[in-house]
Amino acid sequence: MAEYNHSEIEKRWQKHWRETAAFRTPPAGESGEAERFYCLEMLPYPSGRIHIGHVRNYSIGDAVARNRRMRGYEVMHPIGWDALGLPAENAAIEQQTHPAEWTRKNIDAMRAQLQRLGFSYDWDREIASYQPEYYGWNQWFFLRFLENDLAYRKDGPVNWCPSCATVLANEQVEEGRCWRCDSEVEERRLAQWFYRITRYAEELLDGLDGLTEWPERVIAMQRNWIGRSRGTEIAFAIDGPEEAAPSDGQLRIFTTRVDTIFGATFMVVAPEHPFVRELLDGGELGADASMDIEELRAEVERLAAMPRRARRGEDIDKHGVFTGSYAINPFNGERLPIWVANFVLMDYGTGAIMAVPAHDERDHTFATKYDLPVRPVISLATEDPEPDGGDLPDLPFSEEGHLLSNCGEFSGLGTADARATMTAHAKTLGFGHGAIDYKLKDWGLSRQRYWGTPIPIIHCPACGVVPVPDEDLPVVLPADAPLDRGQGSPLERVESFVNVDCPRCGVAARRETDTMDTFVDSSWYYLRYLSPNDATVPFSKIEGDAWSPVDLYIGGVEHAVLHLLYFRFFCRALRDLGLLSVDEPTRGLLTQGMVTKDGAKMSKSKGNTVDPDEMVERYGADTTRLFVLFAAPPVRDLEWDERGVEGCARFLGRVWKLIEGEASSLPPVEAGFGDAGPSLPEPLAQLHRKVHETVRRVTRDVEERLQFNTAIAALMELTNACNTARQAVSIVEAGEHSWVYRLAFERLAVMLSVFAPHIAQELWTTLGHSEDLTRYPWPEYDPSVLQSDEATMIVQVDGRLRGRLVVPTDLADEQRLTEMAMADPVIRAHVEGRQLRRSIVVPGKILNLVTSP
RNA sequence: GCGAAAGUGGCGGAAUUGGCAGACGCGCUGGCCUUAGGAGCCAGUGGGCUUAGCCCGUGGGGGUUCGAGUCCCCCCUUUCGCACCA
Repeated sequence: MAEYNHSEIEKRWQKHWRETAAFRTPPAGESGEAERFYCLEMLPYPSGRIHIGHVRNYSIGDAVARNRRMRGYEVMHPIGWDALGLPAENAAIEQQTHPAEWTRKNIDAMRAQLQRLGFSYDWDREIASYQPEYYGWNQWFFLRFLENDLAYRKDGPVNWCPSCATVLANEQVEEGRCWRCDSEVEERRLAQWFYRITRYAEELLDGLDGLTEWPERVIAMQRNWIGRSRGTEIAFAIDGPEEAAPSDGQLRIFTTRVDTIFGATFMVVAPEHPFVRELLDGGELGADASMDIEELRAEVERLAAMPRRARRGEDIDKHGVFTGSYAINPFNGERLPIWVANFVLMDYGTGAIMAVPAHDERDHTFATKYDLPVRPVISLATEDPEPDGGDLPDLPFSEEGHLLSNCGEFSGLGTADARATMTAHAKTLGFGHGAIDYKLKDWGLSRQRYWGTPIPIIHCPACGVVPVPDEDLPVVLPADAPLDRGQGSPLERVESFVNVDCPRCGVAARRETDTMDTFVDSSWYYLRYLSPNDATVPFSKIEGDAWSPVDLYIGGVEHAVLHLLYFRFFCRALRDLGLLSVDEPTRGLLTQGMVTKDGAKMSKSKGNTVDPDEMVERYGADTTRLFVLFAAPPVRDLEWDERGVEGCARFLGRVWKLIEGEASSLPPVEAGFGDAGPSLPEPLAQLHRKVHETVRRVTRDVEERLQFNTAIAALMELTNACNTARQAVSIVEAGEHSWVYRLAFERLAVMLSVFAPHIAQELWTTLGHSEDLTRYPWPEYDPSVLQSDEATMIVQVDGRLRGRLVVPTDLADEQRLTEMAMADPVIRAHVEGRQLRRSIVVPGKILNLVTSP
């Protein structure tokens, strides 16, 4: 018997698959009416080496892809590289190389690693986003978005580091200082490009309901992120000094609780609110102001400077200052002081609120601190609401209830009713209307980085912002940009790139030097796999429609919001551009858990990483893949324990020994399988049943439940069952019945091939087959085999297990069964002295004798 | 605070969705084989007891049911995401 030499076997079959183009997927146009299955794994960032998390991700995807091929689907299973981004730029600076060079090297190394693992990718469709042939289409989409008002340029506040002369992302500002050079970060207004994802806010939210094959968790996170709240917008007239009144003399607020408006006792605006600037520019404060205008200016600046950063649990202190102006509550004509405070945010709602301290916790805290009046207008709901009746709840009270008698014509209404009625009232009288607000903001694209997609725009002194004409795409990233840290966007200093003639009027103009967020690349890559070499379109519509939506998308849960939201947005935008005919990019989503070691996420800094190469070297790709799937169900975190690998290695060793060692005793392939008649000796009949049961379990686990750990456990059981049967009736002894062994071995090899494809294929050959398992039909099981005519029923007395009964499977006669059970002395002893009241019969399974004393 | 999960042997994890709790694997114990074993094979392995059997046992407490890891109510713990969102 040959030794199990994994590295020789794996190399040989990988070569075979490559040479026979086993995993090539023909274009949809060529494959006609075939059933299609698109199995997609999140494309890796080429950071240098594959890590265990990748192995897990791709082993899951490969098991699914291989299973679907065997099921007769035309399977799309591609891979590529998310190759633009900051790490490459930083590494290039450190190592005095070029990001393209660094990236290419990493891709080559990682591709080799993936190939050693034997994943069934169609390598002819490989893409890399750093190639102009790829990112040029990012630019093409940008221009289409621009034409459709889905892309726009807007001035906005950004974090600016004066020493580095660059914009910093919010995450790069620590305690108001630059993470790199520690200088104080300034706020600047800078023109940035945005994608108008908010146009799809409603659709993206409603679409979540249709994503029935997505994890609840991801749905919840997206819902949360989009953050829809329905409420009312109300305009309060400003009552202040003439000069200070803003343009329209109105202060507009958004509230979800217009029913509490009679309890409003003051107003609060964000420090950045236009009203504040106009007030300060107006030069005069109201008569009641507690300070002069310069003092107020200083206070407002202080409030605005309070950083809005991540907080843990406790609220930050609320600070505010009275402006000296008032606003009129349109519902009761009351004059309310207008404050400026740090807890009101300019980028949500209208940047101004009515404060109802009796019914809002934040307003209550603020009112208490500054000694502002608190007036309850809502009390607990009762069946027969009586304004003023009953005890008032503790304040602040923000639950539902009914309105007290101090709410004019609305007194006595339930809060939900009141909101509808009062919103309608506001609309009729023209000072308000129903409104929906989202937390979702438009997608800021601009990055002051080199290693990204150049934004295809030219700034002309005469024409303004001019899009690069389609025929000039792609705008190629210049290879010779000066890369060094902290000097701003490198592209600004590449004269040959920046200086360009305006495509519209021909005068000297300047190129946009910002590049795109790399999330753009990953928002549509799954479509590029379908037409990877097409120079005329980003993807063919025929292919796009044939393969969309992706049937199963597999990746880490860390992308639950940003990537997966952009991904969904792009799909809808492409649909509206007429490029695609679906609403959602994927049907199924599997978010795999993290791989941890010593209880912590694997990371280079913690030094707890595991290099898959070592494991492949030592145990082989098959064992490595089998183990990452066996150790835990895909959605759970996986705690890495090297010792478990031994178990999987032993299992494959046992399978090898079983099939390789016994193949010569089996009947030939041509002899086929016999019929399992009554003459089949019991140990073989048992094995025969086990084979069918295993097919049933593995099929369900792989195709429906995506639970590969239990599928592999079932294959282990089948292997054990083969050995058990062998002890009773060896293959030679089985004689004419030895086809049962052939059946068991073949089914084992065929099903194993989706997890451990190399050894399975090798054993398949040993079993006398010449065909490739890649498209060999997935086995079916025969339910009738699982029906044994004898069953072991368990017998309970009052729900407790007391004995067993071997009976014909379909025997359901209560009387008869009870009599049989009572023949058992143990059971009789438990029923003795008690009255048998009734029996519960689950045919073939359970007899429960219920007694009373 | 809001939202989503999860809690089962020494460990990773099973349990056909209300029907034998602990499949499968790791680890551990004993045995066989071997010059040797960090190889292989066999057996055992939730806790306890007065051991043909019995009692206890799925985070805790109640409940529904002939029967609950599974369903309902309350509570505890852990993980993740969001968080001054008006």
